[in-house]
Amino acid sequence: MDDAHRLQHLFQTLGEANRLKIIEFIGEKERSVSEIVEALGLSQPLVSHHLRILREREILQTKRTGPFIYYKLKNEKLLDALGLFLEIASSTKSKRPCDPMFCCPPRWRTKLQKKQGG
Amino acid sequence: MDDAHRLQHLFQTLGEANRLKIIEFIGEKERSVSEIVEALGLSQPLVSHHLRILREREILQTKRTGPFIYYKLKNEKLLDALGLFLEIASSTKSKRPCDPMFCCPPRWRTKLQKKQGG
DNA sequence: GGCTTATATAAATGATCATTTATATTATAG
DNA sequence: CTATAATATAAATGATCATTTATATAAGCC
Repeated sequence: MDDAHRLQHLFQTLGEANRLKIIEFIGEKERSVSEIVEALGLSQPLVSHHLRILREREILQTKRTGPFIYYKLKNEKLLDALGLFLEIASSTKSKRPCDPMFCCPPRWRTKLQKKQGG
Repeated sequence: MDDAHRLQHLFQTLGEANRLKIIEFIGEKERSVSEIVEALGLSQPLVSHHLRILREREILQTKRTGPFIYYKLKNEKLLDALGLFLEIASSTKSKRPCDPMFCCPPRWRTKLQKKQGG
């Protein structure tokens, strides 16, 4: 697999809003499936589906504790890289160089989307 | 559009090997459509299709010179950001921390894929 | 005007994939 | 072993999208 296909694969994995929200939520600290389900308001099978993809692509890794399965980031650098792309994404497609409310505090951002629950 | 969807949009745009190759080729210097067609060995309508997407997403911008239309990068930072992700993509899914042959010389890489023509 | 080159658009097609609904697995408690 | 909670898997469905084939626009030249 050449560079272009490696990048394609990674970007396809990241090119899904729910997966990005999962990554952001897990970025803070490791989380169980049910925590993610509740935090994002998605169905449990859907979350499991995305978690499987993120695990298979080696973005996340798992740890079992009793009946719970905890997911955490495998590569911390990912958060910084996402922050960098958020800058680019914010300058692109809108004129602002970088949304002051969202652009890259310490680690990417503390919350990807504030107003999802309502 | 919240952050997650902004990133989703950008990553979907970048999640296509041919578009990545186009970006990399154009990254060196601005190129006409026919130059891209020849360099990548793709059909002209296919290249135009991808160029349109990259233009609409404001990754590329155009300049007409006679019958030729030249495409160039709109944001130079993109190349550096791609280089960063190539590191992550290379550590993920294979054990190497970073492929010595491919990983981030001056600007991302001079050639995304070496051996595409044969 | 017609002819050629460069690029763009449109319709058709097949593949990929996110989501839902339903069911299976795994672990703990009694 | 039965019941319940946590998580995973499978089948079905609809939408999105890359690619091809065919055609249209636009510029330069005679």
